[in-house]
Amino acid sequence: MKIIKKEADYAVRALLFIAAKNERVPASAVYSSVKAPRSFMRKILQVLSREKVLVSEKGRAGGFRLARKPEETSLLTVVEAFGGRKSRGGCPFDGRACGNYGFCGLREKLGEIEERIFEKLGKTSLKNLLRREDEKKKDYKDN
Amino acid sequence: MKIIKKEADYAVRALLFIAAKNERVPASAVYSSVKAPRSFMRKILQVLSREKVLVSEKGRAGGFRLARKPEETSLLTVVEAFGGRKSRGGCPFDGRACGNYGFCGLREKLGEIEERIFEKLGKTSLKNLLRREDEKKKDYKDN
DNA sequence: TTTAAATGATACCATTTTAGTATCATATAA
DNA sequence: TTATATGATACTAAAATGGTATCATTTAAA
Ligand code: FES
Ligand code: FES
Repeated sequence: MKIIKKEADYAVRALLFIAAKNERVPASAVYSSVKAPRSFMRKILQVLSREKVLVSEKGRAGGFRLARKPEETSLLTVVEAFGGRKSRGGCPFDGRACGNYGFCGLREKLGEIEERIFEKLGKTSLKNLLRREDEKKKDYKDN
Repeated sequence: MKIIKKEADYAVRALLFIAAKNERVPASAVYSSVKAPRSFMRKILQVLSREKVLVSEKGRAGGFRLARKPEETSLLTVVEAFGGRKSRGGCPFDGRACGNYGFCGLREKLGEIEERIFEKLGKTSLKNLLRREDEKKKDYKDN
């Protein structure tokens, strides 16, 4: 299992785009801005909607908006929405295959590393990312 | 790209096995102990050999031994031998697709996380793993 | 000097995962 | 009533991973 799939990635960029505007945005606007394939992006938005990261409204003049403030949605939420964070515990064999299970130092170590990753992802919010990008753009102008 | 493939994993267990004995070990001994498929494990050992993690001797009574002391081979070395650590810089699109490249907060964040992972892997040696397992086994006996 | 036991190189196939497409149903405002 | 949305879902394509099989070469011992 990849930790970050392309889906999750498109998802983040879509969320950032939606966060920047703060009105309902139709899928069409999203995929033309984020440059993701139309159908793929539609599916992604639907997932985010099901997972309560986005709120959708149907019908003409419908579209998507953030369900929460940008500081309240983390990368971890997004990654998990797309099935990241399986295979927990660090053992790539799911406990099978390495006869050594109970004493397996590798498993333990990898487990620790995984934890770190999820921790980091959990602490990074959409707001963080937006802020970062703004700062960089600002720095750029200042030069 | 998965960070840790099954290949890398079998590799680590194979290395631990070889480290524990300290004489030349033939592939056959390795795959019966580690319980990996015969051909697959042979291929893995060959890679480790090419990458100078193992040293091999051909011919009857040949086999593999560690090229360095167990404290001098890190998990990172092994992971890299099997093609982990591609897609550097955190951008899952390789810089394409996210029009935003220069200002991309996501890329930056993911890059940081990657760095951490590699750092941890780099700091974990075969010796570390061996020690861990020994300690656990000892604890177990003590109870 | 032949043979058995080993690694080296490589090409190939199978399975699983990820990426992407297409279609139809339903809702809703103009 | 029609144009523009999303919802659900089934399907296909491409890529990555996991695994197999074969043949060549080396080496020690019978
Ligand atoms: S690798 Fe899974 S228990 Fe050791
Ligand atoms: S995700 Fe690649 S540059 Fe933004």
